[in-house]
Amino acid sequence: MNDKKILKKSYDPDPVEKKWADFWIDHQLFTPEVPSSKKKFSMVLPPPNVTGSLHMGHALCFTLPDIIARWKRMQGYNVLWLPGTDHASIAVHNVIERKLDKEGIKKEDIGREEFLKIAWNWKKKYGGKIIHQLKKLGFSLDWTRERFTLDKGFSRAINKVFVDLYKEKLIYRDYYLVNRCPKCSTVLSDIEIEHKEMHSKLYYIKYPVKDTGDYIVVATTRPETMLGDTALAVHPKDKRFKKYHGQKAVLPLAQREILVIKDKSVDREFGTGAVKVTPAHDPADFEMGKQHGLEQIIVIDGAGRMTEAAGEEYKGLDRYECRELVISHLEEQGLIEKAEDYVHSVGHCYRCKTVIEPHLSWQWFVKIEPLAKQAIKVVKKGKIRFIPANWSKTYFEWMYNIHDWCISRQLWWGHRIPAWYCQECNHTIVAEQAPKKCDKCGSTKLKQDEDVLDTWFSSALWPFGTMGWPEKTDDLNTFYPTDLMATGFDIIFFWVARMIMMGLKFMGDIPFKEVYINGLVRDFKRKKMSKSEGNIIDPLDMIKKYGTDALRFTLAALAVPGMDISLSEERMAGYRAFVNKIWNASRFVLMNIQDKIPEIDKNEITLIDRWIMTRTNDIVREMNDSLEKYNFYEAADKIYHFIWHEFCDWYLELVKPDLKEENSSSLGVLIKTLDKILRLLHPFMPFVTEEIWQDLPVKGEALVVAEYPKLDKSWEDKDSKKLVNTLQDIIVEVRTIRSENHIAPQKNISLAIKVDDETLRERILEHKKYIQFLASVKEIEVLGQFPSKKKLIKGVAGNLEVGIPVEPGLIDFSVEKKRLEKELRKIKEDSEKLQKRLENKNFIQRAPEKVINETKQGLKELKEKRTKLEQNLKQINDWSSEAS
RNA sequence: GGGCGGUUAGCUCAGCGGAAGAGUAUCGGCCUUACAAGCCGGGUGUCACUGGUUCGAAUCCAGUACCGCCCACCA
Repeated sequence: MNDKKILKKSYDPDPVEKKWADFWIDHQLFTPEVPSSKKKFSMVLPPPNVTGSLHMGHALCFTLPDIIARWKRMQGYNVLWLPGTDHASIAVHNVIERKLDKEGIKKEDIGREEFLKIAWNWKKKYGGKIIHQLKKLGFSLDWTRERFTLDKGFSRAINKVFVDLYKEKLIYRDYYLVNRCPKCSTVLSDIEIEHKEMHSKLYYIKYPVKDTGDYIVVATTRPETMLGDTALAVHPKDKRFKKYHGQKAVLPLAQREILVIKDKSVDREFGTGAVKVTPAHDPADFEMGKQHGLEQIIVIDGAGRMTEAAGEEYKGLDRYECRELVISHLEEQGLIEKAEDYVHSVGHCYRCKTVIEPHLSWQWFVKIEPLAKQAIKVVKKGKIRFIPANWSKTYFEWMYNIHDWCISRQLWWGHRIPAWYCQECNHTIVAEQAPKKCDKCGSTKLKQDEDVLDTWFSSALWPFGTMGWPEKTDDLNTFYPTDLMATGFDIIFFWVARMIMMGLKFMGDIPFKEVYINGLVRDFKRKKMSKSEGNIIDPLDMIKKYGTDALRFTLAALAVPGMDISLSEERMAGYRAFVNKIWNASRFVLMNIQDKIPEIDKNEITLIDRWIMTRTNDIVREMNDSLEKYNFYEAADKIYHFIWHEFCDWYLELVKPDLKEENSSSLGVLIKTLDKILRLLHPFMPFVTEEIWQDLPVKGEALVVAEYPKLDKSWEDKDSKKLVNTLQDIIVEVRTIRSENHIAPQKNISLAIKVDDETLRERILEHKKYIQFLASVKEIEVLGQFPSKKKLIKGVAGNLEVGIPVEPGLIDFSVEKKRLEKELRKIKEDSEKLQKRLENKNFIQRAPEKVINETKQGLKELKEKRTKLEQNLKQINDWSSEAS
């Protein structure tokens, strides 16, 4: 025995994880070959924000593709999984501004240059945190190719994309009503707005009609915007207001005259049927204003404060303060008819949750429709497949109703827009490099656009930007398009759709072939995790408590496609125990290792060995099938059950008597099976499997690059499965009888087995040592008929019976009686069901023959068992009355 | 307003046309030299409700109820 190789008694994840995470990276086992003759499999990592710390969503979203990457790598693919981070404009701004704020500094005080210096320093210092965590978790990423969305190469790519799209008129600048977050002080695109239900008031305000003494009453939730009203609108066919068409109303407070216009978009049912029109502060009104050539008066600025145009009394006020003041002024003048409680949905900033302010300003947009069209096509045609397929519906829904994408942001941290404005002639120059002079008037007084691009604009280029585009690189050649994109449903619009559009536009090809959409990770109680609820489960805490392998396995086992997953701590503890189980099973194997390991000779090995080789082969097939379909939970469940309840519970126990024998051949199979199991499990539990595997007498640099088991058709030994199942039935039946009759485990009993078939009788006899060992039985007789004289407690196991001799005083007949009666009751119910079915003419006529035969066979077996049980019960009754 | 999920054992969830499963919890018995983070054995369900299709429905269809998401210029 080799003492050195015996593992410690219990598994300690932490040092093991550190060791192998470093080893894999140091040996560049996750770096693919370029060029390579191997088939490639590539993915890019959804880049986490530099501001971020690893959360459970990451853990899930990275564990699943890591399982696939490891599986493919072991299958011999040339695997690239490319990592990196996202510069996250707004998030970084928020962090740094908060920091400056503490020192009483505003970003404007220090200026753009200084601010960017701080941002870069900050990125250097803290941006590495998440990278460090990813490395620690051992995701099989190629760190030699790590990228950042704000690195130099990316800037080149961004500028080229911007210029090309501009030239094609797919990027344009426009004066438009956009969403602005007053707190983040930037505009946002439509999908960065979260709509939330809010309880507020609907105010009915009287607008006097000029020279009549009449009033037109309008309903609004935002009285403060009335200062910017430039019309009243009614539906053209609304008789109630016909008399006012073309009349003028006097705007209260401002005392401006505004026209009453007709517009079909007015809903006659809502409020009073008349609406106030504020083109500069409401999207619907903006459109209406354009139609009717209305003036756009900006009364609220980008910070949510009232402008000068709002009037002397209001300027400088916050929009909500102004609302209160406007209401009180109107009330004083008796112009508020009423105020109703009102629930409606209001747009909030997805970053800071501040209520969005519609804001009229010059911004850059992507004309999205032409790009969306192509992106719809490739999904329609099946070139890109969503998993689960349902998500393509959501994707189409959005793509068909897509709006132009506002891409400029009033921020500093990000890719600055490559547009310059001539200070002399106002000409706009869009170019990849800073121009020296205006190409229209020749002036050198040029000023670059102050804004940066939406962070998602750069993320959209991620699949090819990371591989060196616009250069024609080997990586692009080898790895684009990628094979799989695994991500959350929340960024299908933000990211997935845009990558598809940009990939098609600039690479002329899809960025990935499949999109796996994982669910949301919920807490132990199925609640959404949120900071305010305080129910965040930190993956790093879980790792500390249970180890990375257990966390990974839990996530995989719960990852049913299309479903949110609810973390269960019990389950995780269960998988922690599973890790330990594997550890100890391996200990057992290693303890038995000898200098010479016998070759596996198919004709020589035992029944048990044939059986486990066959079963392992079954699992190989099932694992590959499940992973092929991204059914992580199914694969996890299968391997778990196989390892614990077949390999450990049965095989290791069955093999023990064999190992004791001289010249046992079982050791070879034992090691081979463990080896295969570790390979099968490795993508799910990389650390513990690598640790054990390295101690096995098998060749190879590391398990990460060892071959994944393939189906071996020469191991389809049905005979061994059948016979071992019979032995298991016998053992379980004996154990049940023992347990129910409280026959102590230490108590040696003898056993009679009644088998009709003579061949089977011999075969059972041949393998009786297993029964002796696992059912703690001393002597075994295998007979055609039970001896009539002996008193036996009998049990039915499959189509044979077992009998344990009754020793006087040892058996409580009533217990045994109860057991049999219960079993009989069940059998009666079942057989009645089957009987009924078979009596149904329609069933016989219409059901497939196979089903009918199965039913008949089932009924026959139940009947036989029933007869046996009834006899046994009768006997027990007899003995029972004899005894009393 | 439109769309999408869910409702199965106490709990967390599989199963998605052939007759109810797993983990965990629970009950009984075991420190059997790989493992007490363990071993052996047991019990557990009107598969949300109402109809329909079918020889057969947890599974397919229609509707109802209750949860949960996403989308929408609800002034």
